[in-house]
Amino acid sequence: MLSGSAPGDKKDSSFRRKILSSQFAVLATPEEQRPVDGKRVSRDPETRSVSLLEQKRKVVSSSIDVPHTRRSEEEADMDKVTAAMVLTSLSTSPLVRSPPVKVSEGLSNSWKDNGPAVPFTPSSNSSSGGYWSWSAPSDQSNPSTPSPPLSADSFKPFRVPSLGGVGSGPTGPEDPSLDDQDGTSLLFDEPIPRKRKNSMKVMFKCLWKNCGKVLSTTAGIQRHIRTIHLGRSCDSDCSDGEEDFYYTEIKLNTDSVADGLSSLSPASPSVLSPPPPPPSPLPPLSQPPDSHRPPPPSNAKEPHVGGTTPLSRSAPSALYLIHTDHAYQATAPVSIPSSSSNSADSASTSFTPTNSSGFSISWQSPPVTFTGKTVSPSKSQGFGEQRSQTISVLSSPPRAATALSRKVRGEGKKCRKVYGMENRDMWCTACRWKKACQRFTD
DNA sequence: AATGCCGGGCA
DNA sequence: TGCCCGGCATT
Repeated sequence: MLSGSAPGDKKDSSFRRKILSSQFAVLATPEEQRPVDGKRVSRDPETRSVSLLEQKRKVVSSSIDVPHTRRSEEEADMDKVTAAMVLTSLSTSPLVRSPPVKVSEGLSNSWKDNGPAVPFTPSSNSSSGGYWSWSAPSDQSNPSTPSPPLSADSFKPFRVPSLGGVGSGPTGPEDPSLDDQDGTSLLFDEPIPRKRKNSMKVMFKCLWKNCGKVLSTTAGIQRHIRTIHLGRSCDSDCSDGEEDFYYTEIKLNTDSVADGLSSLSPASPSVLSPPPPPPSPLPPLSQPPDSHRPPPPSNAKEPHVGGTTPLSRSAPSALYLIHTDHAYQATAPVSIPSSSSNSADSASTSFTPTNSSGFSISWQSPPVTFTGKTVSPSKSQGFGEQRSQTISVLSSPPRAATALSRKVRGEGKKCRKVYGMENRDMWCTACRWKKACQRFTD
């Protein structure tokens, strides 16, 4: 009684009751369907980016065979070329992975093409020697580049930044392998969690087989290599610079990680680019950057080719971090892409939709989102389970859970649209009550 | 702004 | 329990 029906009523309650009751009773099924989930999601833009962290990690290839001979200029050129390619590709790759979600549209395609199905997992095994071909990146346009076939392989070494995500968990398994080779691997695991401060320590690690000596100065490491491994006694002059090939710079920690997360997010797009430069593992040496790469290559498939190595690693680490965040983001992720650029990243995108249907997965796939997932897979399943992964992720963040709930609005027209406000009486009861439409369920 | 619906209030 | 509606998420 009280509520007055005054001015405010937009709708008339007047007619509604009568008609319906009689004729429509039929269609209206008095029950409410939606038992569960019912909550609305609120999204947060909080997390953003995680994607890029990669740069932070600079580790390098761990084990390298040492080529005793120095490369001729030709090789050098080759290396340069490769290096360039790698860099380019990498730069792109980031996009993929981090923004994956959002980007999914465009990129996703690419991904899929390459190895979409590739199940991430399996594919990786190949070890072809290709360094990389990832090409994924749409833009890259490298006609000449050979990437296609090899690509699969290449990923593996790199860790499948993007693919991994997609697929599943292949990555997981791989990680270990990489790590195994070197002790360096340790860095990855730990760093993420631990590293947070800015320590920025740079060390030089001897890559000579079975050596692994780490020194804090280039001079020291060079001397070590020269004397211990190359058997040269003369100090500096004698060297032809070959020592450079046998050691690598290692950065311990970096605040970059922290920064990366926060700052990166926005930049996601550019993400990659930035990382490489600053952190630059190679440059420090003073020697031609190229030199680094060469050594590894010589080995043939050694994963870690100099230049790539660092990146590859970074990628992984990034992933970890990312997925960590993902959890949070799970909620909002998806939305990001569409409108808000910065927050967008949240990979979680996939999640939201996923929700109720249980199978929306299909669309999730694109989400590279899974990058994050990549991680999880490694642990438990190999596949099929994005869902589970998702869950796990969600678990971390409380909010994520909620997100799932609200059902996605069906695209089909509902009573309101079909009959219009004028014919409100023709609506199903649920619609009249502003509940989920029972007549036109999706 | 229009829709679709959840979460609640009221009778 | 049936009706409604405030409000919020989405489109």
